[in-house]
Amino acid sequence: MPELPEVEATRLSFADRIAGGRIEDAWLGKALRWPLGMPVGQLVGGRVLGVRRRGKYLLLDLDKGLLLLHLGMSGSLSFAPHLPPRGAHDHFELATDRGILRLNDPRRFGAVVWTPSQSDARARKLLDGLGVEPLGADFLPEAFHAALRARKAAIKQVLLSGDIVVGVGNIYASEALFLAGIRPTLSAARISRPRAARLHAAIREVLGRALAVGGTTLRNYSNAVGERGNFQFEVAVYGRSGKPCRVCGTLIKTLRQGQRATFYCPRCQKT
DNA sequence: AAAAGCCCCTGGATGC
DNA sequence: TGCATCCAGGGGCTTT
Repeated sequence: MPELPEVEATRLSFADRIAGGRIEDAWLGKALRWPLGMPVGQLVGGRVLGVRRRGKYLLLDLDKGLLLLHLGMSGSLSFAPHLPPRGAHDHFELATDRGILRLNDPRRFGAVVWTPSQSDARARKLLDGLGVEPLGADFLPEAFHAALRARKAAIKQVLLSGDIVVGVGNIYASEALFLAGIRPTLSAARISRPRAARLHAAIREVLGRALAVGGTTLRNYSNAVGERGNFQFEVAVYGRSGKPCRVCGTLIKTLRQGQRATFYCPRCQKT
């Protein structure tokens, strides 16, 4: 479900409010992707210093340790002074004196992991291999082009892999490639310097725009205070199979790459 | 080293 | 209405 814009929109919606909060209660329900790594009760008494993001991970800095949160395909957070009674798909809760943080995740591909610090082996295993932040200052066209040249796989899958640039999931990979006019099946290594620069700009544009409108809400996504995104009204190709391209009118096509659907315009994305 | 598949899990949409 | 099948915003792990 959530890609970078949704995760960042979620972070922005509660980071300032929870910061400084003292943990009064902590609860873990059904198992998520991995075990927490400590008895959940030991979180009580600690403090939440702040919330950062790395790729699609949320990093809750505690006075003692670090809590890594991942929303997987279907996860979302809620944060409020009071929340309705827990439902079947609520799996984690952190009650602080600033409010209650709750993770809802029907498919349970998400995760909550505690580590003593970001340099701990468990944290490093999850974070170290990640590519650069697409909206950060070190995402640069030249280095991006150089990294693409080393990869022969299809550009769509290279984007999705997250090891060159993070945060681009299935929606925004298709959208960025459309904006850049690049066929999703093209080998990354065969993308010219100017086209790589165009793709670089497209990734920033589409993620930046999606974040600005609160992300994409296909089904249930909303940020931690219940606000839905609006980027679904602006998608050019994702989920628009068989509909006319907004630029040229050609019918949008779907194909399957590595178990995931890819959408593109055969005319705007010729090669 | 990179690439390709597999799989975790639940719910909604579609088809018979 | 009931049941089977397919599909879904991710990504770590194993195998080629």
